[in-house]
Amino acid sequence: MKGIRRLAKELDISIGTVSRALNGHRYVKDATRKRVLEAAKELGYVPNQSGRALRKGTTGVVGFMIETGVKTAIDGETFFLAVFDGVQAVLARRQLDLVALLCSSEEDPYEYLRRMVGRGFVDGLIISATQRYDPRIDLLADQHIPFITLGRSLTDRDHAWYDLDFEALASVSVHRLVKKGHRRIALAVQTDQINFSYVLLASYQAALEAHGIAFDPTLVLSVLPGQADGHAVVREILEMRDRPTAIILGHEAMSVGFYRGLAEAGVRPGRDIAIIGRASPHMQLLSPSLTSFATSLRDLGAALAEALLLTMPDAPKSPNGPVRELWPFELHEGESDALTLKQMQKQMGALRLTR
Amino acid sequence: MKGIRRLAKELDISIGTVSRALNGHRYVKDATRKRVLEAAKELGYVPNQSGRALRKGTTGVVGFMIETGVKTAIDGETFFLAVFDGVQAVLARRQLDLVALLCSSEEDPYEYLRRMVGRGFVDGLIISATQRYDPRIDLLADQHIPFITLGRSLTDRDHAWYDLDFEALASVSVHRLVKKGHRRIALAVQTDQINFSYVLLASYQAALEAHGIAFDPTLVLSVLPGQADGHAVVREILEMRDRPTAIILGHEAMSVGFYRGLAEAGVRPGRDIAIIGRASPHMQLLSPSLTSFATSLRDLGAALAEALLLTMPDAPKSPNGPVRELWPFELHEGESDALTLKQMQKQMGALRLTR
DNA sequence: CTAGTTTCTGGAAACGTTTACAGAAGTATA
DNA sequence: TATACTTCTGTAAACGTTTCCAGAAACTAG
Repeated sequence: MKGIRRLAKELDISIGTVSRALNGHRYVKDATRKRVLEAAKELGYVPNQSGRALRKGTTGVVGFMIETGVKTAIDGETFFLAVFDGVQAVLARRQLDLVALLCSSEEDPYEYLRRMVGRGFVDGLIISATQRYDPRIDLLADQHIPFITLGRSLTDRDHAWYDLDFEALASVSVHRLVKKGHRRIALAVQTDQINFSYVLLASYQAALEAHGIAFDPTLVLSVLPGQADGHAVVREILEMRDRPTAIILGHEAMSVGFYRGLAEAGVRPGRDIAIIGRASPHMQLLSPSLTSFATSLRDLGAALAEALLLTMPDAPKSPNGPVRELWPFELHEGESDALTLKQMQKQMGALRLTR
Repeated sequence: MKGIRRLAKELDISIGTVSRALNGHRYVKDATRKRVLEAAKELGYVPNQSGRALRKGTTGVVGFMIETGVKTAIDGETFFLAVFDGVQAVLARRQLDLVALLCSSEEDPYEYLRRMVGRGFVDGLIISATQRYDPRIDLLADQHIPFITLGRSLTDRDHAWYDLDFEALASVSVHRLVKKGHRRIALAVQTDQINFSYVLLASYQAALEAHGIAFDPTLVLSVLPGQADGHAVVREILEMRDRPTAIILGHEAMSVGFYRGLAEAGVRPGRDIAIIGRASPHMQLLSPSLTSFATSLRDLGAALAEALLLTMPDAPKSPNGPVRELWPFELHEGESDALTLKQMQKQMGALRLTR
């Protein structure tokens, strides 16, 4: 005899009562509950997931989908893992388990997801790094699976989402650089279908125009996903006839590679060129310090989880509909864009004289 | 009506036959099977995972446990994700799905695992980064869950495992450095309970003794897990009275931080100090090139999966017992240890003269 | 045509839970 | 003590599959 029956037999009690005791049903005598709990621990009994799921129609498991493989930046994973951590912490409090659905290079993400939800494997989903056009959203909406995305996409479904505030990142960066005298401001952005990239590019363009600066497509540096560090495109910049005087790095993984590339060419961030980037785990290694946009990914994860919970069946119906919010960055001022363009040019002059 | 019943009703056929048709049972008329398959696609029917799992006692899902959070190195995740990728590719061919069990900082890994297996959530498990004493192994062995570990541990269970060949890494490194004249060879190793670290340290020690070099504990540089890049300990080395002339980096994440730290102090790898490390995603950024031990993590993942499959119930019983193998590294010679100690010392001399 | 295979199908019994239902036991109120 | 609650427990019916069993149908061989 196995499972709950075994436990019931052992205690000479009905399985119904055992189940109720275990699940915190209110009408169970304290003494009984105590006996059951003790016996359960004693015998190492853990309710069978399949049986429970079958009966309840819910699994108690939430999936966090992360695409890996060539499409994602080298450092991209640490980004998602930080978010994951925050999600897990919140869900744990609600007795929900979180598993990562890592869709590797070989598998079609859409098919993978379809299989997972079709099976009834998870009660809810967090979809990270939405694509510009993301069929996964339609799939989940059609099937009425509770879900939230990290990132928007071109869809008219009104699902729950959080999105990093790249609009602000772009406009603050551009504004800041323009105020320091820069006019030729480059943007390094990853070329893939991730929606983030589109938003960033569009916002950058809008911000430039707001300052009356014509958009120059040659100043948009496309970093291939496989070379997310951006090391490769540094040369490209340095060889331009009319070099940018400032660069905005759109991806956290880019900073180390850029610094390295610049150093090799003898170009010093903050003196010879202004750089604004994103906070990354490797930032401490950068010198001079990088002016960067940071945010608590763990908190973002927690917020995602809370918002997801609101979309789940038993949640109190919120009158506002699903959460749709931009998640703010915080600017950390560093040395990499401290000087004004004028000051930089003077330095350059001084440098030339001593050579 | 839902699920298979709906399908059966639609086709005016018994649910037994539908199930058989879907599962490739041999005694189903071709015409029937075709009808069923078509109707299934038409109605978007996907077998309910819970029902199937309950009846079959197997879930078709394998878990890959990865510890994250503070205990793991910054770059550690990319390591595991590469392995994950390989595992997934192999399992997919066997119609098995892989999910990542990421145990975050807040949760006790053992409890987490216990819950997952107790529930019958997975058919098999891959446990990565085994600890020196790893209770998870006992748990899984006791419960007769098919599993394989990446890394050994101090246990007498004869479970399946692969382990990176740190013995070879240490002995080859030491041998190579000694041959170039080094006697003071430091080892940077992560201080946590991961078994890798112990093996590495022991092998390093053994290799030194094999060359008649006394083990000097001050040459063992303990890198805290939170500062996996090792940037912090570089200073420590440089300030030693009797500096090592060579360093072996035990963790892939260390190379960038070490290079950076050395550069800040004006110490050039390969000229002023010899370095041997491990291949990492950031390696391309290092100059001079790092002599490093590399291995295909994806292939390792594939091998892990194959070995795991052998431990699963339906596998052909192998006469050799569970797989227990060391996974080899491959040495890539770079510039960071190219010179002999003599040559290095000459360079130093030259350098001093020009100063 | 009969008997013996093989191929195919329907019916029903599991798998391990949760929970609706009904009734037993306890407790307060009249 | 009788009545009406509330608290507690046992029984049994789901949940959606797979698979055993038996028997029907289709062949094959005599």
